[in-house]
Amino acid sequence: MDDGRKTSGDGGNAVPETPADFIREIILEHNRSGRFGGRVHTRFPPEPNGYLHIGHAKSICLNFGIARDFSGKCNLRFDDTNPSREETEYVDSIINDVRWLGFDWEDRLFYASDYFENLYRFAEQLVMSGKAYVCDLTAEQVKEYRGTLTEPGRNSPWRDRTAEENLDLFRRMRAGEFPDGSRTLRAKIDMASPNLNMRDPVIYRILRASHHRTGDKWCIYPMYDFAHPISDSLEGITHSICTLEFEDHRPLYDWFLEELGIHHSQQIEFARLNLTHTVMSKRKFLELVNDGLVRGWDDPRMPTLAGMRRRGYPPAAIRAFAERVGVAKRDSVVDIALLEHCVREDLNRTAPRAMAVLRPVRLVIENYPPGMTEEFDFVVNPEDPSAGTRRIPFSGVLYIERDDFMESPPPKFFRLSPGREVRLRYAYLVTCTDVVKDPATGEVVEIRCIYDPATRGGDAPDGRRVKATLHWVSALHCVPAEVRLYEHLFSVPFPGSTEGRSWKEDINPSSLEVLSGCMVERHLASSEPGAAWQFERLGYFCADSADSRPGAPVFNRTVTLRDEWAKIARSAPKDGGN
RNA sequence: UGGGGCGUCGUCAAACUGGUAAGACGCAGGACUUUGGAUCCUGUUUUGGAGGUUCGAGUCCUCCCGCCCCAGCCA
Repeated sequence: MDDGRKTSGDGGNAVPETPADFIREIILEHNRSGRFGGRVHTRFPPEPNGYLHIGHAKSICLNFGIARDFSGKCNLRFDDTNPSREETEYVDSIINDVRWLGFDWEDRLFYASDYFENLYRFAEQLVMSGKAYVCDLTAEQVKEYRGTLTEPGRNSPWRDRTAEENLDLFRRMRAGEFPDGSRTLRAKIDMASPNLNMRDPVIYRILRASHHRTGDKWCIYPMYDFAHPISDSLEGITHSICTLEFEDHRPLYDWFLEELGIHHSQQIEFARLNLTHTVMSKRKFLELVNDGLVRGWDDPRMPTLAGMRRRGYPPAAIRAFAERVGVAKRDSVVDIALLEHCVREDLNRTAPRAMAVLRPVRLVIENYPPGMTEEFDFVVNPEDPSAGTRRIPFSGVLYIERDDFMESPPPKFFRLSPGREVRLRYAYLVTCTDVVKDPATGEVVEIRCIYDPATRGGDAPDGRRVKATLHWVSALHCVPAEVRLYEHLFSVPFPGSTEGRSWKEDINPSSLEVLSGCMVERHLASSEPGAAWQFERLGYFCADSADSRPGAPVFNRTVTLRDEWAKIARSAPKDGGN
C-alpha cells in the first residue's frame, strides 16, 4: 500500500514523517483514489506588491513541505495580474526570502503574466461558448447591479449580446480601442446567486498601466479569479492551497476549469497565521514604516522575513515554528512565545558563546598582581562538544554587568554584593570588599574585590560553593560596541483590541533600546553580520547587517535567554537593592 | 433575517469507520548546574450551550449561542 507519502520506515509500522494535518489527509485520500495519479504538485503564489512576512512563511513551508513529504514539486509563481501595484523590487525580495527560508523551486519560477496570451485565448473561448460577455456598465453601475448580501442582483443590459458581438468587442478591448474602465469582460453565471462571487464576476478590465514584465504590450488584464485557476491548471498543479477568505471563490475557481474543460486542481483553504504582540497586514506595515514608527521593512522588530533575518532568527527556527503551529481551518492567534521558543531552541544548539557586558561597571581585583594577564579556556558551545574551546584573556581590571551587583541585595539575589563571593566564569572566585561611589550621584562606579588564586579556572580546591557565576570582560582586552535590545513591537497581545485605542497606540515604547558603550570581547569587533552569538547569561545576538562596522560593531539582540531571576524580580517587586 | 466557514486546556493542536480527551508553548513547583542558560521530573484541560440516539458521543441527530469571511474593474 503505497500512498506516495514518504515515511520514516522503521520496518513494520511505517510512521508518517510529518504529523498529518487535514490537507495532507486530503492528499493521502487523493493518492488512494488515484485522482491525480499519485502526483502531488503545489505552488506558492505571492503577489509581488509587498515584502514576505511570517504568515507567508507558514504558507511557504506548507506548500514546499507537502511537495517534499509526497515526493512532489512546488512552484514559485508570482501572481502579477495587476500592473498598477506590482514591482520588480518586490519579486527580487520575495525570491531572496523564499530561498533564505531554505526552499528550492528548481527551474519552476513562473509568473501569471507568462500566461497572458493563454489567458486571453481562454477568455475568447468562454466568449465563443456564450459563457462570457462584454459589459459596458461603469464600475459604479456594476456595483449597483450586483445587489447586496440579502438581495439578488440584476442582469446587466449587455448580458445578452451575441457571441460574435462579444468576440468583436473583446478583441477591440485588447486592441486598445476603448478607454480605461469603459468596458469589462464578465463571466455569465448567475446574478441571483447567494454567493456574490458568482454574480457575473469581471474577468478582464481595461487598464493602461505598464506591467513590470510585459511592459505596454497589454491594456487589458485578467482578474485573480480568472487567472489563478488557469495558471494552476497550466502548471499541472494538483493542490492549490490558499487561505480561508478564498473559500467563497472556490465555486468560481471550479466553474472556470469546468467550462474550459482543462486540468482541474483542487483548491484547499486553511487559516492564515496570526501572532500575538504584532500585526500582520501590508497596510499596517506600510503605516509603521511611513510614520517612522519602525526603521523600515527590515526593522528587526518587524515580522517580515527581512526583519527576522536582520534580527537573527535562523531560517530553521522559522521552519520549525511553521511546523509546530500546525494547519487547520480555525481562526487562531499563536503566542509569539512559541516563535521565540523555536529561535532559542535552534540557537542554543548552534550559537557559539561569547562574553559581552551590556551595562558595564568596573571591577578591580585588589590582590591581583599589577600588570599581569593570563588566559582561560572557554567552552565555545556546551551543547556542541565539537565546537571545542578557545582562550579568553583576563586581567586585574574587568567589567561586569551593573545588574550583577547590589549593595543591599534582596532575598533571592545570589549575585555579587559586599562581602559575598561569586565566580567569574572560567576564571576565579572573587569576594567583594568595597564599593566606590560617585560622591555626587551616589552611583556605583567601581567594585573592589579580592580573588583566591587557588580557584584558578573557577573551582575551589576546598570544595566550597558559590551561588552565582558572572560573565565579565577584561578591561584591557575588550572593545566598545553598540547593542540594540528589542522587545515585542506591541505591548499588548492583540494590538488595537482596546476600546478607544488605535493599534498604533499599543506600540511598546521600549520595543527598541539602544545601548552604547557596551564592552565585548575583542574578536567580536569583526563579527560577521548575521552570525549568531550567545552572549552568556544575556541572550542571542548578531552583528547588524546594515550598521555594524569592523571597528565599531553593532549588535542586535535576537532573543533573550530565559531568565529566572527576571521573573523573581518581577513578581517580588522592590524591596532592597539599589 | 443571503451565502460560505469555524467553535477541544491560558495559546496552538491531535483523537481511524462513536469506545472511554495526544503533544507542544505558556504557567507553577522541584532536581541538577562554572550561563539563575540548557537538561530532567511533576502539576495544570472533559471538548460553546441544551436536548436526543446509544451499553458508550468531542465524534451521530435536533435546536440554540458565539466568532470569522464575502457587496474591488485588489489578490
